[in-house]
Amino acid sequence: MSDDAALAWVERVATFCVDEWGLPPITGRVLGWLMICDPPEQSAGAIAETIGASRASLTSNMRYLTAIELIRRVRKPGDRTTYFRIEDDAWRKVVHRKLAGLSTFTTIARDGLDLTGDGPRSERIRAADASMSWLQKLATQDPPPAL
Amino acid sequence: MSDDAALAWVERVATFCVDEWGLPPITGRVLGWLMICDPPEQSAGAIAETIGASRASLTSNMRYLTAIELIRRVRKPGDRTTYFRIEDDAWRKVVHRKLAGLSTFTTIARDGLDLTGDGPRSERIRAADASMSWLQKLATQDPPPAL
DNA sequence: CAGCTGTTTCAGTAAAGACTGAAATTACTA
DNA sequence: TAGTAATTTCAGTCTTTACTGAAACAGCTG
Repeated sequence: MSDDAALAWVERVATFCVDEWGLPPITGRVLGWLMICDPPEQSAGAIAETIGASRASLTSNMRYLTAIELIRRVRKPGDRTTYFRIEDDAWRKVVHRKLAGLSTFTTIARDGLDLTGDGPRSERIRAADASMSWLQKLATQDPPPAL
Repeated sequence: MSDDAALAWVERVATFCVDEWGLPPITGRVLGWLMICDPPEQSAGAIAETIGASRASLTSNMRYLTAIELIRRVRKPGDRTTYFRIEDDAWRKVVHRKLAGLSTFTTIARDGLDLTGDGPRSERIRAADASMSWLQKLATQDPPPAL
């Protein structure tokens, strides 16, 4: 695997993250690189150099990714460097959180029906909620794949 | 239904659109208002006044929403005003497009496996793809609700 | 065709957000 | 405890993007 090819792939992952989830570019690059790097644990400095970002930027991005539990800090005794690795179920978490976000709308829809009563206006709200609930129900019924 | 209550509800829909889909606030407000307004057809000027945005902003937002087919232009003979109404299946379209976006990742994953070969590094890619494909498969198998 | 009423364009403003460099800080080592 | 190698903080820059006001434009009516 050439470095160029790897970085090109990382960039595609990053673009996907930016386009589909609205993540900042560097956040996406970190995720992409942590998916294919060897070894899977990488220091912030090494990542910064690889993807061409500042260390300052890495600090905030790693903190963010750690906070939402997509990556994990790894410390080694006798080494002041902190390493990071992607969580095994990182992408499953992302998918699940997106699905969970849909339930917000169900609440909004219910309150909307209270506002409009039971006329033709309620149909638009019902149709919207049906689309959201449909996907949510599917995801609840069928279990996600094991790791 | 008081106007205040309606506008508060519209704002919640807008916030949802901003948070979950990264739409601009005004775009979300337009969608929200078009869900509960009476009649369902509204002129750009009327919408602008209701949600407190400029007419210029409405022009671009309506063009955008029309382009992605979430709202529809309605013209009435003998009336120079153009009206807009939300598509009956607007939210279903949104959900489906989000799902379709996931397939992009399947392609990326496949190319990633070509890069990494069949070692431990490929596991991270496989796990990611499994989460995406899982949801996609579910959605393909079970039909969405009819309108 | 003139007049009115609505829409569109466009240049500019304002605000948000991502990113960086340099200084300060922390954490390990000897 | 001093030294060193990493991380973090922070102020500031730069880019992007949403939004607006005013002027130009388009469409219906008399």
